[in-house]
Amino acid sequence: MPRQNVLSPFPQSSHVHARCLKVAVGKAEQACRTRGARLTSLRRRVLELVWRSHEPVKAYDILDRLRAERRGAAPPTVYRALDFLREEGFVHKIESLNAYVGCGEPGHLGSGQFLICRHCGEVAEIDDGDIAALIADRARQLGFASERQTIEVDGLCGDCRAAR
Amino acid sequence: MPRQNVLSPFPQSSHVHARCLKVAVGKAEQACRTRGARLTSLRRRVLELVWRSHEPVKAYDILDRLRAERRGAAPPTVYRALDFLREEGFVHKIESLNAYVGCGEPGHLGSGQFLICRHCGEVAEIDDGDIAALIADRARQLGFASERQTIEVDGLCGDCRAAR
DNA sequence: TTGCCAATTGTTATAATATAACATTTGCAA
DNA sequence: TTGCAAATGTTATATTATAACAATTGGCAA
Ligand SMILES: [Zn+2]
Ligand SMILES: [Zn+2]
Ligand SMILES: [Zn+2]
Ligand SMILES: [Zn+2]
Repeated sequence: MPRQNVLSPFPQSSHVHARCLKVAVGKAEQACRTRGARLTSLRRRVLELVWRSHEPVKAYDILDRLRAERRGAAPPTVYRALDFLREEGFVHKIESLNAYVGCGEPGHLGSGQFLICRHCGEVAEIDDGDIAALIADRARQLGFASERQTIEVDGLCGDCRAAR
Repeated sequence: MPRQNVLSPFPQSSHVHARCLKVAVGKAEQACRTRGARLTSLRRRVLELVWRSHEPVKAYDILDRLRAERRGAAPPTVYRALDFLREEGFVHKIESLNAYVGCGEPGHLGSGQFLICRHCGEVAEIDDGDIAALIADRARQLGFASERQTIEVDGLCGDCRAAR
């Protein structure tokens, strides 16, 4: 039986996204309380901007929106907030896109595996223990000790496949 | 039984790297003859520079070396050559490093899985069908059709682990 | 409370990575 | 041999990210 955990599914097109955002921010607040980390208003705002949709967001798009709200926002403003959010596990970087996406299970350690739809641009995150274990196992056969895995899968999500 | 194919192993520290380079260029030449692609002197030279070692190489490091040999080398010179070499499957990009590494089995379609040693910086490439199949399978359970997989594993290679 | 310290944020500048756009040259073939 | 497409040259600019130092904030010990 697969140890598959869907952290962020591909959402229904009809879904109420405001709920996604609210849940994500709420979980981040809770995690910060538990850990003694500080979810400042800037960091919370950047987290909200990452969660504007289920598509990965570019750092400079976040910056553009921040600038409309805060005088003096600059690249370090955004990158430092993203650094914090990534360290806490609230946000992940999609390396193949140089873009950032919210984590549906904030604070679970390590990142999972990302499914990236090349048509609609949305991303789902899963955390499949079998995948991680198989990769670590095969690496170990070569004497390699796996510490961090970057797994990004490009393809077509169910909705986009059906719409063909 | 695992369908594991080691495309580029972690080399012995004592190995004769000139041979790696020669083999890689030779295979690329052969593949180009077969396909009717043109391995021009510029493209060949960039391939050699990527193969200076088993560590991923930055585009601008290649550019610096090219400039010492060719007047007028500029970023597009390097990026266009890298585009060609990647399309032909002679070189892969390591997304998590923004760097490029030679493929040990030039022309095998698609890229495999990369093991990146955080200590010595060297990279091994494997092409494990079980890993690819498991990921495609788990994605499909969510309705997602996998087309391309980016798999980069950070950790410690055998030599570096032993040297601790 | 007050003043101190570390964390956070502001600010300016620059580094690092990559592409656009158009001109010129090259290699091949009709 | 001349005409065309591919390759390369050239200049400029876009995109992504970090360095370095100053100012502010927020909690906490005296
Ligand atoms: Zn949503
Ligand atoms: Zn889609
Ligand atoms: Zn070698
Ligand atoms: Zn190593």
